[in-house]
Amino acid sequence: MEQFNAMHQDKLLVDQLTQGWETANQLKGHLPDDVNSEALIQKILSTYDKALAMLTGSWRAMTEEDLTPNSPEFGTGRMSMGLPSPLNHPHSPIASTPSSEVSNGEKRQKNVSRKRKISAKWNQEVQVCSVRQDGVSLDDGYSWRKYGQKDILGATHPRNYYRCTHRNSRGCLATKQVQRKDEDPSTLEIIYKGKHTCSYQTANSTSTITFSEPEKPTKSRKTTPPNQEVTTQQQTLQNLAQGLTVETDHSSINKMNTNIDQAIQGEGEVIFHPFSFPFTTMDELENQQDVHFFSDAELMDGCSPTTTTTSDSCYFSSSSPFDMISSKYDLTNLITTPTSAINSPFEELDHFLVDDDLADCDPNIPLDSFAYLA
DNA sequence: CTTATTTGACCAAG
DNA sequence: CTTGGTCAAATAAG
Repeated sequence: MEQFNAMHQDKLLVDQLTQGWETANQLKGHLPDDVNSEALIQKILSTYDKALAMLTGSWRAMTEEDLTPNSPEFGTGRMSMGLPSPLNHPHSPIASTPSSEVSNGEKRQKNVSRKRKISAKWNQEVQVCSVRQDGVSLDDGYSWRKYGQKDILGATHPRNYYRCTHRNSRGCLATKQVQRKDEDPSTLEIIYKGKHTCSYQTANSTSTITFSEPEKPTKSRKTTPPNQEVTTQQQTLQNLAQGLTVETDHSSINKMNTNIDQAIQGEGEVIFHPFSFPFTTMDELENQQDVHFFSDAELMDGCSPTTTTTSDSCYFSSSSPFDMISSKYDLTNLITTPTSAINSPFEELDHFLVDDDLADCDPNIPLDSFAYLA
């Protein structure tokens, strides 16, 4: 319990520091374009970075001691990467048996249960993440098919429901829910449920996630040629990938954001680009020190720090990268950004936030390339 | 033609 | 009753 409190406190600290960082970063945009101001702001940001790095580092150390070594299986749990990002709050992932897919073309029988029963079986395989979407692309390597959209009470944006395209052909029961966050519309909350059993990933696939705003009549789908919107980002990221010395000024960042905004708001469509995670094994991944995994147990019990593990979640290792996402940092900061996870078992344990800009990076860039330099 | 998305309806849980 | 998750017919796109 003491440990819990301590960790909770750490989490609050992280939140506060993150806010500070963000505020400072915003301030940066308002300051005159003068070298001194810039230097000062950078120093402030740097201070936040260090504090965050120290905090999250300690948190990690703490939780990792308590890892449950034998977590059952991969593909479960939550992953977190990319720091400073406010933690999120989740849901209670409970899912149950996806009861038989209604295969008879007929009208469903009255008693066919459709929904909540599906929960039980899946509660071990829920991942939740929040994705900063500005300037980002993402693709988790799987192909998804949208099967529903719901307006959620109290939420401005509808929730979109996707299932694996291979549900029928291979019985893959993985699903995900994607919802734009109210507080920050550029952030998507993605909840993964179920594990992919469709064994291979659609390499280089580009998944399209479509958000139709409720108020907007959606008669014509597909209005935008996908890849045009993000060309700038891709180039920028390619640069990043190639040289690791990125010249990123705010205009390019802003441009990236604008492009995405246009994609989101104008066309109601966001294209997630392929992104492959560079690691092939958990060890490899963990060695990067920037990624955290959470066990299902942790996910499920909602607040037990002692179940944190780094060994059981593995959408990554199964060749299929989880989407990486964006950061609150701009690319300029990326390289010296702490990317350690700040996932906290508190809150409700179901979210993680990833770095936006990072998401757009070439998958082959090891995360530690961006490691924070103390 | 096949495949994907939209969207109202259905259903279970609370 | 309300809410959220799912289904499936209609529709659009390729």
